Amino acid sequence: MPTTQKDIAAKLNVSIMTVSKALKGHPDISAKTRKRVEDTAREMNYTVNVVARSLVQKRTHTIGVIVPDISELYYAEIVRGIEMVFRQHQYNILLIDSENDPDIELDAIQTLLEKRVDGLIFGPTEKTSRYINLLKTISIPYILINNTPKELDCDSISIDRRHGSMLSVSHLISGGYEDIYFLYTFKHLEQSQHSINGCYDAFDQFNLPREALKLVYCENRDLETFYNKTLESVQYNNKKTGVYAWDDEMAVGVYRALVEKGFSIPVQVGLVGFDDIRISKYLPKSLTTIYCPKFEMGKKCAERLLLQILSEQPLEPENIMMTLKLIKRETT
Amino acid sequence: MPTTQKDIAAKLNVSIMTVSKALKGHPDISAKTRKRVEDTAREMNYTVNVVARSLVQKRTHTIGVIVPDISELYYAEIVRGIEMVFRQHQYNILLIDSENDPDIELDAIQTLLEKRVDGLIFGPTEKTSRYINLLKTISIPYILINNTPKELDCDSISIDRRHGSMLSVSHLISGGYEDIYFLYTFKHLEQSQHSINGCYDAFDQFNLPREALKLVYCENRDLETFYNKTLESVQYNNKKTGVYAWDDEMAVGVYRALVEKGFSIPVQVGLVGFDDIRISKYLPKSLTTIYCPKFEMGKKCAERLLLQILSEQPLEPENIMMTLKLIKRETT
DNA sequence: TATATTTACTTTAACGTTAACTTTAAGGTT
DNA sequence: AACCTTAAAGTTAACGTTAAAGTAAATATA
Repeated sequence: MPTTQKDIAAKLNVSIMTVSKALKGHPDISAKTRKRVEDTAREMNYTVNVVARSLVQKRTHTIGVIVPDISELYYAEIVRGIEMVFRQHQYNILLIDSENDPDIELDAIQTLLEKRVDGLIFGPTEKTSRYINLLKTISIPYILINNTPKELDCDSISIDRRHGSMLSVSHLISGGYEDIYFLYTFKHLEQSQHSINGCYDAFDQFNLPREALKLVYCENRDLETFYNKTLESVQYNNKKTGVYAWDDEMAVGVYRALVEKGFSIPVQVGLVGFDDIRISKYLPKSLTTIYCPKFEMGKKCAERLLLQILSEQPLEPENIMMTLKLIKRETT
Repeated sequence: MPTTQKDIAAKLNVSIMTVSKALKGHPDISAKTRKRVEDTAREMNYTVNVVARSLVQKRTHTIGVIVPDISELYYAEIVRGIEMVFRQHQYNILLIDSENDPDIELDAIQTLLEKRVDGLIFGPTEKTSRYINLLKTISIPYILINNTPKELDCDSISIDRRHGSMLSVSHLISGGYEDIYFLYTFKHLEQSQHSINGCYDAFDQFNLPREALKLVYCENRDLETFYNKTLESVQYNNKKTGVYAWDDEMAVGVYRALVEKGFSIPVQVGLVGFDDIRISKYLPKSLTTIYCPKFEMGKKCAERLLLQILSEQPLEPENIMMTLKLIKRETT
């Protein structure tokens, strides 16, 4: 069993309070006593029991983070940003991967509340009312990632998918690509609808009929699906064809399929991704994409939550939007 | 402030113990009383305070996980496996990203001990004696990832980098590639030395002089560095040249550089990666690589630690090795 | 010199839960 | 009727720490 303040106090014949205060550098304690306590603590391999402290102070210095899939680079980068900011402020992260499963998600929220996290960061997998109802009952600050349900007046942070899609499709159209495909996924997510609207925005801007946008839904976000859907769906009818893929990783599958179909890129077919993951710049044909500041998003998200946690009364809910920008490379 | 058992007890005019027992389904409590307690608990939005429970039971049901960089797909997949197994056993993960910094690493261990995690999973960034000394003093079970210092007789789990490298280089040699390059990084890690030894194993096997292996050290694990080092170092002297890259992500940078130098792949130059990340199969030239079961490794790691945690006395230390296999694709 | 202030501690109680033991009343046994 | 058993509670103390209030001696103030 680890050493406690009681053990140190017994050894030095002082009260537990003296030990407690000495270790926290409280001015009540003389330099001499403090040194004795510190030395003995080191000698006895003492480490504070934060569990006990948390019970008294009603703060755990722990933040709950729920994401749909930590092995998606997108979330991994966000989590890295979140963890960094909180670590620098002496908070730790309880991470739960919901496996894109709404049931796990609900359990996760419950568990984190039981562990008395000081705040919660939540990236929902779908916009069901179930989690919304649960969140309505909770009393700690929280922030949603990429989801801002109207029913919930709370902090949120999102990437401006709509604007990003507009940039992407505008770029394709103005590059002379006439047939435009959008290969997307996650129908049930807000982000998905935003993306489609962004495409429409671009069409509107160029006075093209919205019906001309070729939407290709991919049931799963995996390379095989995107690869197959591209093989099946994308045609080249003697008009330059533009393909906008859900994200850069999926774009790799799309690219391969396009090449296998014999299309020349970027001459016949242009391809735009989304995210600007690290490899995009170094692919054999470097990928035109929409840069998405994932790490910064994680940091900003953490900073906002921290502000809520540290402020006396709740701040006005804020919807933070991360702006995106087009990175033109060799696939267009 | 959240509802406590005390609040429920007061409302029902019973003792706190009755509430506690009722909520845990203890047989002491009559069905009728239990129902009354459960109903009131729900009504009052009660959630157990796990902090208090942990203090009494001296178990937090929390595991500390320290990795050098969570946004590396390699670690992200491992963490996903770890988290999944523990979640299924009602444990949570406190995740700390050490940013490849030994100082942060040490702080992280300290913090996790203070939070009284029930177990620790640690992926060190270098083999310094500092963390070794600290680990020697700790009394909870822990397991090391990709590191098995002789000074510490403890559980560990590693990928068999040496064997993987042997497979890779043997494959190149037997494919007729005569000049062999190994672009590696993380000099200070055990894994790095193992990799080099694996290359030598292959050379030995074919009776080639070890000096013929062309080692190219890349200071940073990033695409720019690997790209530039390839441009600088890899030559083609009318002999088929084989390049073995540290991992698949870096191989993307290497591939681009090779193409820019005008080498034809796989005819003049062959390329092998490491990891088999998701995109490798779908690159324009699909990448020959060493498959590395990262997710399974995370799961196995968690299962082993769980076993230690649940067993009465400490089990004999075990060094688990994950075996790798060659995936032959289009770059060789 | 008597009183106020400061220094350096100590005491008490609380945080929310649970383990272990005790009590009370009802029912069963001989 | 005296005793034992069982069901269904209740009581006490503990987990390790800290906030807040208390105390005694030393020092400063008038």
